[in-house]
Amino acid sequence: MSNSAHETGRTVTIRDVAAAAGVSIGTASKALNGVGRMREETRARVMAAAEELEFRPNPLAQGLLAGRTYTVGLVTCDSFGRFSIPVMLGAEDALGAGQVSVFMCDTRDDPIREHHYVERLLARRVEGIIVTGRRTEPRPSIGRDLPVPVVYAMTQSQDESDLSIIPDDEGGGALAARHLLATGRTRVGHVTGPQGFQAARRRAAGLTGVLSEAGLRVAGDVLHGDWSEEWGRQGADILLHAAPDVDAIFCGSDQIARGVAETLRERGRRVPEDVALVGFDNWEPMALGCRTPLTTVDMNLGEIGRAAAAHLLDAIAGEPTRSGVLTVPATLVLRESTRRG
Amino acid sequence: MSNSAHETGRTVTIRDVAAAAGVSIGTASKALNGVGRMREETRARVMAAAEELEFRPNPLAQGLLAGRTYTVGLVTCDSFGRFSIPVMLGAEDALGAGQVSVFMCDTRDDPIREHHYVERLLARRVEGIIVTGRRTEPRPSIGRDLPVPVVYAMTQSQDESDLSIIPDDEGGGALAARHLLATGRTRVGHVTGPQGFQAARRRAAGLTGVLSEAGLRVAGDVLHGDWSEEWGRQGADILLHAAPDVDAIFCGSDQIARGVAETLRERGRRVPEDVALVGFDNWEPMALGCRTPLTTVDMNLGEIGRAAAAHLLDAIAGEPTRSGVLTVPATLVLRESTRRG
DNA sequence: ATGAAAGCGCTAACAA
DNA sequence: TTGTTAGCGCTTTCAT
Repeated sequence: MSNSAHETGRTVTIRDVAAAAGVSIGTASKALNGVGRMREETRARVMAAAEELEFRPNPLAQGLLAGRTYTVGLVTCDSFGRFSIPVMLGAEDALGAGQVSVFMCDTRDDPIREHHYVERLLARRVEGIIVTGRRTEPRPSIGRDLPVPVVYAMTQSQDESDLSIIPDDEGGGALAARHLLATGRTRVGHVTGPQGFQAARRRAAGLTGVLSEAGLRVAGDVLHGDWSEEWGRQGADILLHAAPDVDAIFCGSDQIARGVAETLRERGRRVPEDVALVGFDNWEPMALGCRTPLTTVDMNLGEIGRAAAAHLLDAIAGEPTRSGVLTVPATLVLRESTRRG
Repeated sequence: MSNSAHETGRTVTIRDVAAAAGVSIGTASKALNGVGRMREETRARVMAAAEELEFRPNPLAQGLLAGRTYTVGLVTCDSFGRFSIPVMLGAEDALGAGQVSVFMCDTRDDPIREHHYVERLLARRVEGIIVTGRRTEPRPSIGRDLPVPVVYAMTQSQDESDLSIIPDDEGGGALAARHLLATGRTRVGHVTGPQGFQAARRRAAGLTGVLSEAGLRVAGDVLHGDWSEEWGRQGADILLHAAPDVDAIFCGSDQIARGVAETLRERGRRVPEDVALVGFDNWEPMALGCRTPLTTVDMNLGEIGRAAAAHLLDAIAGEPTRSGVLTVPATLVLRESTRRG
């Protein structure tokens, strides 16, 4: 049925290839790696034998010799995955393009597990570690003076000497604000997540900054609550009470925006004609499913992951390691909910 | 600042430990692995030296010798992650509990990439591969006669000799149906995804099976459409037209259910008093955000992942490999939308 | 109880 | 141009 040594159970070594090609092991190695000089015919013969036998060089042996493993660890603290998955994909994208493979570890937010995993990764001689999370709040570093570089993505290390890459929440808020002003809105409300979240505070700051430059204030003040639809529904009612003439609402998340949209609808306010709506996250199932498809801020999570991976690769390659916090710009995704009224 | 050899850049080998403890390499190895006999004092001295130097045995060297790597590959075709992430977590859970680490690969649904990754994994001498996906439709096998066992999770191989583990969609549909009947509903409608999806067909089959046992038929027939909220809204209107007296609606997904809920609300039907609603997926942000929190079918994706990992570990351990399709039972998560009226 | 030596699969010097 | 050899870090006989 099939060829190859699989059936025998034995894995094919370079020794087998050399034997099949009638050359020495060293010659086979050179042929396969395209180094040194040799007759073209010999090289071809070795290659053919390798092909025939489905030879795959053992990376353990190669790594042992080279002192490298071409692997990195990816430690995630966001089992839920909504934020860290895109980050992981971006990272895997950037890493996988090279020959670097990624070990995945989920800590379930348990520091013990986390420590355990980091140890395991180091034991496996990963050449670097990416730590991802679901909030940007500073978290304890996974360790000082680790033998390999570490980059934090979509989370931030408390240790200033670590490198962290996070979304530009403030810029995202500003983006939303400018867009609303540009479409002629001037009475902009803001319903967002808990004040305890840096992300919520920064998005609000981005909004208020732009508004005050235009001589405006947030209509009905910034309303903090849960990151939930339910809060969006409540918050919208509070806002409509406090500022009945509101003509735009910027929400701290798409989920909140959906709740807001529902209340607006029930209170007879049309989106976007009467009230424009902007969400945050560009979480497509939410943003597209919203009765009026949501204009929303995209944090470019994939880009965060790619950037983290790129910095890690640089560090592994020996470039001077950056430290501190880097932000990745957000972008605005335009949909119906802010069409010019 | 810190101790350890990190600063020197050199990694600590067993040779260093042996030297520090004043014993030979062989003795150090035995001491560290707790094999052979030796004076307790000697063993202690070696352990202390290892501790002091932060010695971590090089798994490449160990693996090279043992012919094992204690790694498996996880190939996912669901970048989006909604389905395969829980599966991955379950798998990683079961694997990580041992000493097995997981290489993550995302194919972005590209067969070329997939092949490329499988090759890379095999080159790295993974001891097994798990393939996950976002639909249960049979897909091409990643290869016959691979040198390592393969398990498909949340996707199914076209090759009958492969082992695939998928959710019990039909059982899930039946579960929903029985629950609705048990709460006194008899005119049950069904709004679901495209007929082209096995999952949609099976869920419908589960429903109709139970209904016909009770001498009932699906109210207004099975309505197929997109897996979207928008379709849920439309479908509900169609259903209300075809069967105005409908008193329960089973939906093929939570997203569809949300759309249905919205239309019901607009048409003045209360959930659950007038119409009971059951979703599918237990996708919490959707199910909980729904105006009436959704009773829904949970496919136990984590369990699928765990089962896949467990079977893979068995196969790696040399147990006779099973083949064919295994299903993991679904469970019903009760919420407000089906409270007894 | 401990040490010496071989060898896992591979690469890179060095010999021939 | 090709072959031989040493050695990456570790475990495991087999001597001592």
